[in-house]
Amino acid sequence: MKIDPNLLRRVSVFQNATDEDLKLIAQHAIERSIEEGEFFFFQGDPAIYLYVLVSGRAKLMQTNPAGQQVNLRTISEWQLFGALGAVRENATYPATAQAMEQSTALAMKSDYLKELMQTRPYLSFDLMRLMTGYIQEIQERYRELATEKVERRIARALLRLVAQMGTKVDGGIELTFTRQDLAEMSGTTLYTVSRVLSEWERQGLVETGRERVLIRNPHGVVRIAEELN
Amino acid sequence: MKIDPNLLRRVSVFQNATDEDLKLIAQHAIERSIEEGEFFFFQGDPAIYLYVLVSGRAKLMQTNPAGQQVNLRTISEWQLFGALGAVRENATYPATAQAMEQSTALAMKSDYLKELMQTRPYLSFDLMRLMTGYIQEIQERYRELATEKVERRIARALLRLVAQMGTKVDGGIELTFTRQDLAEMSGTTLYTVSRVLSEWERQGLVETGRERVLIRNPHGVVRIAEELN
DNA sequence: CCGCTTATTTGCGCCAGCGCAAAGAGGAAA
DNA sequence: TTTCCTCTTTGCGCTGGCGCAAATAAGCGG
Repeated sequence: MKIDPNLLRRVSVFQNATDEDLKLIAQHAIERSIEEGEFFFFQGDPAIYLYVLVSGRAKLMQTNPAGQQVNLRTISEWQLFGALGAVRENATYPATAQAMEQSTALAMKSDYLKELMQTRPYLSFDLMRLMTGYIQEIQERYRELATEKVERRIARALLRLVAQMGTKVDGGIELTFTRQDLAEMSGTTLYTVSRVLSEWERQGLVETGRERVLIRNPHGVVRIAEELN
Repeated sequence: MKIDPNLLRRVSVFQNATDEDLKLIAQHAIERSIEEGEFFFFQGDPAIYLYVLVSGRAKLMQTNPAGQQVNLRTISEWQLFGALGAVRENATYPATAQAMEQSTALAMKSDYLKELMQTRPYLSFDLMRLMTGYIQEIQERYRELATEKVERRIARALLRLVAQMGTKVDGGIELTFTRQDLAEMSGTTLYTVSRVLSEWERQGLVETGRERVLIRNPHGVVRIAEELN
């Protein structure tokens, strides 16, 4: 056995699983290591495996024919990804998963999860709960993109990142990513992100550095994200 | 009993249900009629019921605090909507459902579907399949909105509508909706939609009228939607 | 400590698309 | 037929944000 089944309970979809189930899952999973910048899978590949990120950080993204890309979601430890294939027959991944740092993940055959779900309603439920969460988030982001100005979208992307992977340090909350990443998350360009962050820095809201943003005044960022006008 | 259970098999989520199940579902459903412009439910309401549209047409939309809205999806006959609440406890609808014409729908308690799913894995599966479909579509639209120019987005929205509710007539494919609707579907304004359609009309691709677009040259629209540049 | 690579900033010019305003058109009801 | 309401078109001016290009800065490896 390669992994402690108890650790698997941190995965939201497995939170209600029995110890027995977790053991089965652990037995059917293999570990996969991916270097920074490399890929777990590409959009369009047959969705044979689903993954649980064990360490590192990854992003799910979509690319258009011209090569521009948008970031759908960033994945942190103990999150499930690539699971849509567990539902449809002969599914392909609808997005590309790329490691943002050296990462390891557990890979499990989609078919096996499907098999488990046949007799374990709670698994289906928890997976559905995850899916509805995605749907809501992406719908909200869609609306944002369609109706909100760039500055607010950047503020919101920042706040989402804070919730997901911000680390408290003295003087604020720290985040680690490039301007390009943030641009892909908010549907804009790295130039605009850079300009906006510079302006915020002038106002004392944040402090910026290479692949790093320190949020000095979270409340100020929330104000930009929420305020009418 | 208010509805023929056999009709329910047209609902994708019920396609694998047994006759027995369909009967149960029919028994637990009540019919609700909604006038054009009125609402099935609002974003934020407790998601107590889920609906199957029996006749008419509706749209699911999101509104931002300032009142601007985006159209997430249009619902045609025998489609399920408002079902996200069947999964989470105490869920609220993440979107507003408005009738685009006088419509009737079957309403069923979310809790009842949840109960059924406990012992009928195929139901969970079919619902998940529906959800993954939504996720994929909205993700794709999100990417479009972030990376594609307005003209192409309008072309794509048009093609989605064709697939969903286009009617073949002599001389092309006809669609029924306002410029405003199409604007909300492609993340732009009614002015821009109007200008683009006028231009297409000049090129002989379409013929436009009040609440009506006749697509004369579908292939031409596809070209705009797909072509690199 | 140096040189290389990769990330970031910022000036500058530009244009796609927005949105107001006003005029036109089509339907429906009276 | 006339009126009214809603939908649509289009001129006009404006501006938010894009994206090139060039300078700067920050690691990283040797």
